[in-house]
Amino acid sequence: MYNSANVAERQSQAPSLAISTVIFALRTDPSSGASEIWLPLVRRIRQPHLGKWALPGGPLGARESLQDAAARNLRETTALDPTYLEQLYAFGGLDRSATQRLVSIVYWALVRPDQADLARDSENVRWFRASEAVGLAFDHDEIVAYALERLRGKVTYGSVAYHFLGDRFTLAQLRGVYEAVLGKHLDPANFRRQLRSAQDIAATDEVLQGGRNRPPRLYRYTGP
Amino acid sequence: MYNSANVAERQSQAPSLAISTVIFALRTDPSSGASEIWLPLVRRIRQPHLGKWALPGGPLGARESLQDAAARNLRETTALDPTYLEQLYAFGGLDRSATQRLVSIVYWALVRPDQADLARDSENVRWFRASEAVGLAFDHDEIVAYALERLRGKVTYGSVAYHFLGDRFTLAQLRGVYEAVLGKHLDPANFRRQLRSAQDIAATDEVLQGGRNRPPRLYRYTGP
DNA sequence: GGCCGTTAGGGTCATGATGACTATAACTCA
DNA sequence: TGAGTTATAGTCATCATGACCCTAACGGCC
Repeated sequence: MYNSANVAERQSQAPSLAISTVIFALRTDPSSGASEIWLPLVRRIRQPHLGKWALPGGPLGARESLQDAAARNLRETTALDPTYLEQLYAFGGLDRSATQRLVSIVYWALVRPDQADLARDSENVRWFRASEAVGLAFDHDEIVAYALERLRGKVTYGSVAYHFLGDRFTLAQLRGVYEAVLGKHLDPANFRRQLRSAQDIAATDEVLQGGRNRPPRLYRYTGP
Repeated sequence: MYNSANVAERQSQAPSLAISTVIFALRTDPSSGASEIWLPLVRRIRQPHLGKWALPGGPLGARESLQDAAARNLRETTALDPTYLEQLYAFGGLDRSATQRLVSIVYWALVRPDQADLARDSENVRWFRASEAVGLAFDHDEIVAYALERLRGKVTYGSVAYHFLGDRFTLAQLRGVYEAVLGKHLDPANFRRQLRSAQDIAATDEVLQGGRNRPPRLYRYTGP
């Protein structure tokens, strides 16, 4: 059957390939001062799932790499450059889309938003708290959950947390990232001890002035 | 080549999608008794890279999931069922194949070979020591290296080593898996102590008779 | 100016995991 | 019967971790 199919049939049988990107940014709650994870979603402007919110994405260009396509998704959605971008997973279940067989290679990214840009929602792009990004189009609920899992893993294990922050940061800010991602309180003293033994972080000779309390020292990420 | 320029253009623009699988099995060196990692490769019977060795793979069927396609690769190549099968990575660089734009979603698998099957090479399928699988077609050298990296990670961290072995195994056999994967010697006593605290392993009341030395106890994997 | 609340940043202590090592048990083979 | 080999248990120093305490340094308030 496969061999005898003509070109048109083969065309309709070949699964379509798309690239999508889960974009995470950190936002500080104005009232509590705690950090939270946010992500931008785009509104579907065609069937299926018209009107629902979905991950930014689209077809893979003929002359762009997978990662370039993900970065393009990101620029077109947020007008920001990623500070971290990594492949998440390829989703290819048979029932992902009712209208066609669709394989999505999904990336996840961290961006460092100016607060202004994060607020600049448009008609078809809106930022959501990660915990409130549910009821999305296709299987994007699962994809977001999986991306959050990966984020948690990378934060506990490694060196991703820095990419949420600017080039100078206090240990309290960094701890805020950990707490937002892992969803639990961390002892400040123990956190400090652990990060002193981390290789890719260095103290600067500056401190952050203007706070209410003792001015904290600023640190710098020296890794890749 | 195609009956319509329109289709031909679209065809040349849309990247082709293929599934490939890196299949690992354990083999015991007859002289030293040490365990080694082997994998099967297939000979290219068409251009490009005609005659070179490559990972088993092929196009994604219209009605099969990504994982099903990988399992089919595996059956067709080795006539074995996987004891472990996981997505590795999607490779989609622009220069992977000289003749077409090709995106490969690669899986990696562990199989538990009867020694007989592992030896049964054919004209176009041959098993190689992982360390000697170099000079492959396309970017498959890199893919194998990446799969070995992932295998090492999963073994150190978790619960994959069991899937190389049968349903009953001695701790020495399990230690052999770790040593083959990690490429270093492990202290037998410390290894034993660590695995006693692992959840998904249980001692049976049987021992393995017939060896040269004190008969070792047999263990059982109780995890997923 | 002096006290207070808060965060920064340094330390202690018990606990648990880890690596190096020793000792004994149980088998085969010469 | 003893030598060689592996199985299995235990010991000890070291290191990372979590819980906790203490002092330093700021702003705000009286």
